[in-house]
Amino acid sequence: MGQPDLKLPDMICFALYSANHAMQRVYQSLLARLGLTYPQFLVLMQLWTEDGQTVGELGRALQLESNTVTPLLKRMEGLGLVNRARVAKDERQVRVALTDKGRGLQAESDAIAGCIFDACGMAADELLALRDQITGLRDRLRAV
Amino acid sequence: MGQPDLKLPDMICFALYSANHAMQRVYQSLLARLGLTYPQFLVLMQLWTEDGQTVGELGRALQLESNTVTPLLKRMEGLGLVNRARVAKDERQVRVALTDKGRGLQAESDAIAGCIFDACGMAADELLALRDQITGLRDRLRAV
DNA sequence: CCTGATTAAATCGTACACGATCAAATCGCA
DNA sequence: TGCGATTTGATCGTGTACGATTTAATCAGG
Repeated sequence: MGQPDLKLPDMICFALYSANHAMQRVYQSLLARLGLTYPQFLVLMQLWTEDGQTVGELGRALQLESNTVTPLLKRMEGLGLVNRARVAKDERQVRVALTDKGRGLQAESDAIAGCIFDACGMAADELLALRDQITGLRDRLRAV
Repeated sequence: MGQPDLKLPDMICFALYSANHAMQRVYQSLLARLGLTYPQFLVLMQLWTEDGQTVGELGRALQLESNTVTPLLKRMEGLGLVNRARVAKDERQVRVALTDKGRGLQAESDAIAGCIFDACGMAADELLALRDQITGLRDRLRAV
């Protein structure tokens, strides 16, 4: 039961909170010249893997609700990165498809991934092990 | 150099992003009945350690800029959790002091820390080791 | 003592993130 | 077949985050 009275810098929650912000800042400096925000880049990552996912599928992949994803996708549509269209078979669903512009940005993504890897400053195998630890923690937290 | 074309679930950035959100959701469910948000709780944590910090000191502790901290503290002042006052020696600075109400909430924080620890579902020493790994990564990212 | 540089907060605009709720489409079962 | 339950996105309000800028106070060199 419980870790008593740790201070802020000692808490796992603050480690995640501040590390996530630090990561976003590094990405943002690289994404700025593409005119992308960090969540927009994550959406593109997911669509590059599989184009034409529905809003719900994207939300499950990003672990976000429709009240976050819908405005995000509308802004991306406004930027000409994606198209949104109701699915004929089931009019409740909306399919999101990459435009040429959205697809074209994938070319830049390898260079960005390389910069991020370098910025992490650790060996690839260590980084993958850390990722698995964090992912495991996340999945246990989600199961609460 | 770099890690070529990983998919979203494989990326360290998404691990941090989604784990941070998962952590915030667990906290939020515990903080809701105290009427606190997660960042507000982090500010209280910091003030419980040392009351009467300036806006700048709080910002450095939370790794946030004044444009985030100032509105956050104003809301907390509106909730009666803290007081804000200019420092006499240097009128540029604003000192933030806990009210009785803000101090009183510390009593609940141990129970919350216990719930979080349980939700993490891992041994204390493993959790501390993971925290150190994440903190180390964060500090390298901040040094970029 | 004065003035330009620096520092500390605050302000403004934009973009997430989420709880709560809603409207429309589809499903399921009597 | 018909109608209540479920599913899917969207909407609304509040609260972070942050880049860019602003204001006021302090500092530093002449």
